[in-house]
Amino acid sequence: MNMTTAEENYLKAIYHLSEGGTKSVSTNDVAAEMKTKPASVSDMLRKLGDKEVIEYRKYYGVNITEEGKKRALQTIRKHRLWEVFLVDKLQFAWDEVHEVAEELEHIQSPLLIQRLDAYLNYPKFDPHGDPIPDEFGDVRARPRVALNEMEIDQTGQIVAVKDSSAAFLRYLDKVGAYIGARIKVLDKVEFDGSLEILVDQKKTLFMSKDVAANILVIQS
Amino acid sequence: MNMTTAEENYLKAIYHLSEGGTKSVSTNDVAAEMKTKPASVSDMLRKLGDKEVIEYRKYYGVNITEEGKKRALQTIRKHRLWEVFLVDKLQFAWDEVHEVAEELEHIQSPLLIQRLDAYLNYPKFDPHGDPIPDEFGDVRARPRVALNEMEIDQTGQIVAVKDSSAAFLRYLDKVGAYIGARIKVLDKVEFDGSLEILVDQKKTLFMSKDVAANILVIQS
DNA sequence: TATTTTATTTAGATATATCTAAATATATTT
DNA sequence: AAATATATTTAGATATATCTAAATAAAATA
Ligand SMILES: [Mn+2]
Ligand SMILES: [Mn+2]
Ligand SMILES: [Mn+2]
Ligand SMILES: [Mn+2]
Repeated sequence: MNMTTAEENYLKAIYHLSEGGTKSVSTNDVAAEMKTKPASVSDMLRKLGDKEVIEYRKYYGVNITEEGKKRALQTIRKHRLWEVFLVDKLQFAWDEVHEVAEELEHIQSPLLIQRLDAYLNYPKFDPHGDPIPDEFGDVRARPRVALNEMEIDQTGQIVAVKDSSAAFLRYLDKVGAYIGARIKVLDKVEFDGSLEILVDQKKTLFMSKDVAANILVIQS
Repeated sequence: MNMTTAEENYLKAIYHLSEGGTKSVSTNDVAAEMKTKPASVSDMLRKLGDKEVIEYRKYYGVNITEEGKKRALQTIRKHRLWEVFLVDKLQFAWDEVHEVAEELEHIQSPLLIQRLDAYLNYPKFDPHGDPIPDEFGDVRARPRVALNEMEIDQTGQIVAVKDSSAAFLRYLDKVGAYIGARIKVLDKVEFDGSLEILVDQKKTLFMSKDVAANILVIQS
């Protein structure tokens, strides 16, 4: 059973909104995520329900099925492998890859993805620090904490961002934060929750609580 | 002015059928090439005519415009660069790349193609020996050589005949040589200059020096 | 609980890309 | 030149993916 590009995009959105299939998702949430109207979403949900990749009860939102989860993870796998390709091989900046990967993820060729994976040396994480599911859809996630929740003197490594908009990524580049950076919390201002961070044992930078909340860290 | 994937595929087909824009093309020829019905083609020709990438006169076929040629060549450039990528980097066989390239050629990202070109070291020919247009649509055609002048083990593609008499063309038809055929010189007899040729990786045929002298090949 | 607000669905429209069958224009043959 | 054959277009249908506006169901509030 083949899916169109639109169906794959919707299913991926539902997977993300449901936080990996653990929550049910409303029509309006999908419409916001997909930047379409709720009426269009209702139509698409009926179609995805017919294909049994989601369970759809009118007026009560949707839950993704096991089959749907498997398919969403395949699309996510392709998206993230292409992102690695663009950054590692074609010297794209990490904030330039998302749009293109959004198209490349729909290319239909299992052989292509298998070969690409090998060519990239079986990467486990994409340029934004997000894990790449294996061909069976298995993901090895690292426990991550938002930077704003860390305490003074705690250390760790930036592994992902919650907001991967180009604007946010460019801001991080500018201040010198990046995936893989070793950080230490030097100070936290109680008044507004802003932080002072040491990056790579040499550079100090200040950031608001809002920014820190969008940076994910594995602690060390 | 953006074009859909379907429009790009039709335009590319028209470009090829018109032999680079030199001939006009009939509705039925396009339908055969695209494996669609003439009625569908009529619809699409009207649309492409409105976009001024072809000149369309009802009942008299189409001619591609300069703008159309430029766009077709960009799609062809992308197709062939992706084919090089698949063969050179991902170890695809030459006969496995076409379908995937047919999808990849529609990815919209000038940066991607510019970087891919550099990454592949600015290749001038694709895995089938076809020339890759540069970013301005310029194609450096390879010099043609008469088949009798080729050496053993050299390969190429039949692109033209010197003698286009009906008798000669009938003879070529009969033995299975034709414009576009991929050939390889298997053997050359010193005594009379006759050749043993492999056609399309499968069929062997013998021809006299006189016949070979009338067949033009671009080498690959 | 009745009313109001919000969320969601349905109805009907537009746009793309395809098809089959019928109509018609052009080309070929007698 | 008329008849026939072929090529092409048009008309009307189906499928996908979107929209706006109206209808309606569910949730929140009074
Ligand atoms: Mn996508
Ligand atoms: Mn990513
Ligand atoms: Mn194509
Ligand atoms: Mn090729």
